[in-house]
Amino acid sequence: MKRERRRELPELPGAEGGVVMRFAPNPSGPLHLGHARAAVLNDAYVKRYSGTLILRLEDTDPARVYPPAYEMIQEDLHWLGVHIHRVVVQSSRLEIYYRHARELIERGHAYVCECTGEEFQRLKLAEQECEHRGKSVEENLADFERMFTEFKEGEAVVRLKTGVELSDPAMRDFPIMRISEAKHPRVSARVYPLMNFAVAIDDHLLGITHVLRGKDHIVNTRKQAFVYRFFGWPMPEFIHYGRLKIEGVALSTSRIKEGIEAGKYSGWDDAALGTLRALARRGFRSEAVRRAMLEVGIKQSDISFSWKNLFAYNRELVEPIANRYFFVASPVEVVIEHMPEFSREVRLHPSYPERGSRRLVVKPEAGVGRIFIAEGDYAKLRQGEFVRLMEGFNVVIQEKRRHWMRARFHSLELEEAKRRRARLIHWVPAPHAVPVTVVKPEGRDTGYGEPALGEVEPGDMVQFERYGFARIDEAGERIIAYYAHP
RNA sequence: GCUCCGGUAGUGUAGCCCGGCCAAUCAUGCCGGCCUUUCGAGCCGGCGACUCGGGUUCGAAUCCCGACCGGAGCACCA
Repeated sequence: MKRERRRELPELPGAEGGVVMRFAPNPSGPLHLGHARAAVLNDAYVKRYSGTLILRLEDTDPARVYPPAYEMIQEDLHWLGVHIHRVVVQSSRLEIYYRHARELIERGHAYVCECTGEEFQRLKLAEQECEHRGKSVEENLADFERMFTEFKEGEAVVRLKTGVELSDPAMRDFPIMRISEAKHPRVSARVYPLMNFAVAIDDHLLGITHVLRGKDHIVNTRKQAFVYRFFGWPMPEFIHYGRLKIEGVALSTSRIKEGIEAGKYSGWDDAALGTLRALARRGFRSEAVRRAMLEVGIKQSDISFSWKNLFAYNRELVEPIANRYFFVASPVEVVIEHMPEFSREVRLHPSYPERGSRRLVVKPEAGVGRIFIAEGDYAKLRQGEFVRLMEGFNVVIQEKRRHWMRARFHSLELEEAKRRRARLIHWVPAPHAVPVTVVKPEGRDTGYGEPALGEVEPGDMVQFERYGFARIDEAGERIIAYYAHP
């Protein structure tokens, strides 16, 4: 038995008084591996300290909202085992942001700026104030109201008076409110807070004690600090973890969406994607994903995500439940001469005889049996070679031709094959072979599976011997399996 | 370019704040053995790292400086 040795994450500073944390994705699509880190880590800390986890949907950019995502994100979190105590949607809180923006204007900390982006950038880089900065509070208040009625998108923003001489140009009078005329799926509005404003206000109002997020937000944290300062609010504890480089799968939500529309991907759970639903479809267990994320931790240095580690964690979970079957990819026919009748019961799982067995049968016609082997094995075999057909019998290759082989039955005993150090390969009896397609991130393998595959059901996890673990996606006359890992 | 971070085995991680018990932890990977009708699993054994150079100190993975390497941000996105 394997016990779960879970390394503890480092303590959160100042967690004694309880923790309130949040997971704050943009509802632009379902969750992927990158989100899983933030979700799992926040969840793990909240559970450790018996705190509260808030899901905050940050939909203040109407152009980037994908309406189904509101639901999908919650489904994904449920799958991940992340427990959400409260859900907050920013588009329902616009009045709160407006009120705080007015307050900042009244206190002289913000102003309505009509510069174009380029104009302001030029002035900013020259450490010069723009003409709108010196307006009176009354003028600013009036101009703010004009943002709701008169100004068009891009014509005015509210800027925070942080100072134009700040050493980091990014900090200089950054904007906190803007106009967007894109249609929002949930509300009808045209003035929206920018992320750094909405986040700071919400984090404070929701009583967030610890913010755990990627280091791409470090600059945002500094910007948000200005908002806290102007309101006189205490800052939560901020922790930034490093970038997680994930290779081999598509992660960018916007690019995935384009790919789906262009027919490049079958959907959000296409095997080539790094979305959680794609991993689930391939048979990954959420516990394996959680463990991988916990293992990765909260260090600030950048790391490469290791698929091998995830595979190993998942294999540990899935190996005991996955029944064994033979599947030959790109089948090559082998005719076996002098073949006797053959029939054998083979365990579905070598460690669990009680789970039952499947039957491998070769019924020769006129002394000739027919089977399939995988093209990869065919390529390696040489004429005259003695080879063991796993769970079956031994044959000697007589003749190797283009995509076809002739062999002769030799013997039944495994000992004979061991003594000769023969190659052991898997195979499928040709009659009643079941067509199987295995969908992999890189493409798909087609071939045949053994007749017993007729009994599997969608959702079953199987191990195709010498091939890898896969999840049955469609069962029946023909099988479609999604490949997980070796 | 500017601002700011970070660098422990193939990968991830512990240790670094509070120098010695660190010839450096754990997982994964790889190699070998046992077991096993393959793969996998299990058990046993092994491989493998403190980026480099100075400094402080009796003593540095741990503190300081520099170099090198890597990364983030510099949006009217989040």
